[in-house]
Amino acid sequence: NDNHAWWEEERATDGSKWRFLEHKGPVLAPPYEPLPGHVRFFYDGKPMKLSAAAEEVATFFAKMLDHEYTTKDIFRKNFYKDWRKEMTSEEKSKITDLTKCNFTEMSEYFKAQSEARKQMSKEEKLENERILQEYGFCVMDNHKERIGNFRIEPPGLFRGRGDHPKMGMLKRRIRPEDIIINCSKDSKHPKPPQGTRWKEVRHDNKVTWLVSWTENIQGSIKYIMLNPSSRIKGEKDWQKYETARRLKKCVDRLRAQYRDDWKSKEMRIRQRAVALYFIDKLALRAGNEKEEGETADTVGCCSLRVEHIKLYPKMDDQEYVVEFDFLGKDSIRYYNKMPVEKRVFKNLQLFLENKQPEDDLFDRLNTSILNKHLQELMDGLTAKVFRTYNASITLQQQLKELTSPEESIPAKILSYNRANRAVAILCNHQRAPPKTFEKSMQNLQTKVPANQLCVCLCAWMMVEVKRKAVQRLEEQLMNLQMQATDREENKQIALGTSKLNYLDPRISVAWVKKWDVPIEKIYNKTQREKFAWAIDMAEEDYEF
DNA sequence: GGTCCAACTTAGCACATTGCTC
DNA sequence: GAGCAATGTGCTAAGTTGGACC
Repeated sequence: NDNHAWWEEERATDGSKWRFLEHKGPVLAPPYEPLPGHVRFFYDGKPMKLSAAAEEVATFFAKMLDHEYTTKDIFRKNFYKDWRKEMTSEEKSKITDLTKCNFTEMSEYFKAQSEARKQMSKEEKLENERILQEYGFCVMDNHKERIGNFRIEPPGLFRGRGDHPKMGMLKRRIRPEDIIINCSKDSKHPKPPQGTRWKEVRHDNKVTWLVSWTENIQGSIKYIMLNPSSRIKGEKDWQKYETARRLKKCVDRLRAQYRDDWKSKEMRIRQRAVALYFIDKLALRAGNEKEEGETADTVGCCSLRVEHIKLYPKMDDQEYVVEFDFLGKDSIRYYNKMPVEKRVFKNLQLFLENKQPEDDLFDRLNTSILNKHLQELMDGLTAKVFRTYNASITLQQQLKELTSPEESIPAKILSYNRANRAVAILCNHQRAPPKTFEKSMQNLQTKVPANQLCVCLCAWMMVEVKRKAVQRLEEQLMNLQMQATDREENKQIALGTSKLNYLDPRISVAWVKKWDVPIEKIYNKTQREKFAWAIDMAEEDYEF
């Protein structure tokens, strides 16, 4: 039974994550297939046959030729360095300049290949389905569960986000000998491919992963874990929202506490209190320190530097304004101007004294200190709980404020999306405006007047006879107007992330039940699977 | 307290699929 | 039923957290 109600079962209390775990292991990346003879690589204008190893890495570059990445200096430098490591000594001496390398025939070949694949996708689809059925599920404690990512990441060129110092480096192929399998002792262990062995097979039920390997770019560990619909992920998700609800109960006390701490005579306590205020008010992330040169230069609250904020004693008609401008997770820019209380402002001025732009704003604070403090204030409290709490409470408040009983379903959905949007803005979940945005907006706009005309005409022509038809058109028009508004407001905002990770799904389920909105309008199939527990248990009177 | 590492959540983007319009 | 925009899914990078060890 794969859609069991795990939320009605008992939870283990001994820290074990499962009692039985059986799976088929990962799907390895397909082996490299050398290029057909007619697809050539040119060096300095002349065709050159590459060794298999060098050719494979060259194909990775060729596949990205259309991407802006391949024009970037760091990308090219890193790629070239790693590519040389795969060359024979002969190739090494011959190929001395990346600008003399011509990958266009390879690139064209791959484009043609992917075109061809689109045509014959039927058999391939069937094959994919077979692989999914064989490798995409596991058995964990009496239940068949969907696995999240059962394919090992194929080799290729690393693409970091933002200004990443390692972009272009070769992400090497993972062999069975690199892979650790985790399953229960009494299960049928997954078999490595003929003639190979796993690095290790272990039986650790204190963790949730099925497969792991170490990646060569950052040296970090990658995992195969279960799908969000699984018991093990769902329970954790549920727990996360329960922790946020406990914060709700004591947040007033905590806020009073950190406001009081702004006055502390100890610098470290004042810094901690101001940082916490930012985390609470602006939903900033904790901000761990990062190793320089290993990743893009991004920051969160605790790692903010002097150069990331500006203080304005007066700005327009406001006093004590702080301007934030920094790159956060995924190198997404955070820009905001916020008036703060005088005491916070004075503290910030103090923190900035005698510092260089590249110095830490909170030099007596880090995430570990902050989280230890939070733990003392409330069991299970960490910096990220504030994001969850503020996101969920905002959704609940906004839904209450924006929904009016008499409006139509499309209008209700617009209200829901607006509430969701308020959260996405709070959490700074941005996106680049879609490439086709202007055009699709125009399409929608031209449809609206046409429809309006239609409604008038119909109303005039068929006053009594076809009231129903007129009504339908009116509804259609309303629908289009709602869609247009929604889309315009959503131009640079990504709703998905908050919906999936920050909003207690029971708030949405309760709202849907209260106003008789079909759940499908709010959650698609995948989301309904992930939030099955909430859909089942939340009633219309649920309070976050 | 500081460093390192494992394990897990959160994130945007690329690509695939669906569904709407002509 | 072709073409294209909208929506959904997969991928994997980039965070947070806590515990071990010193």
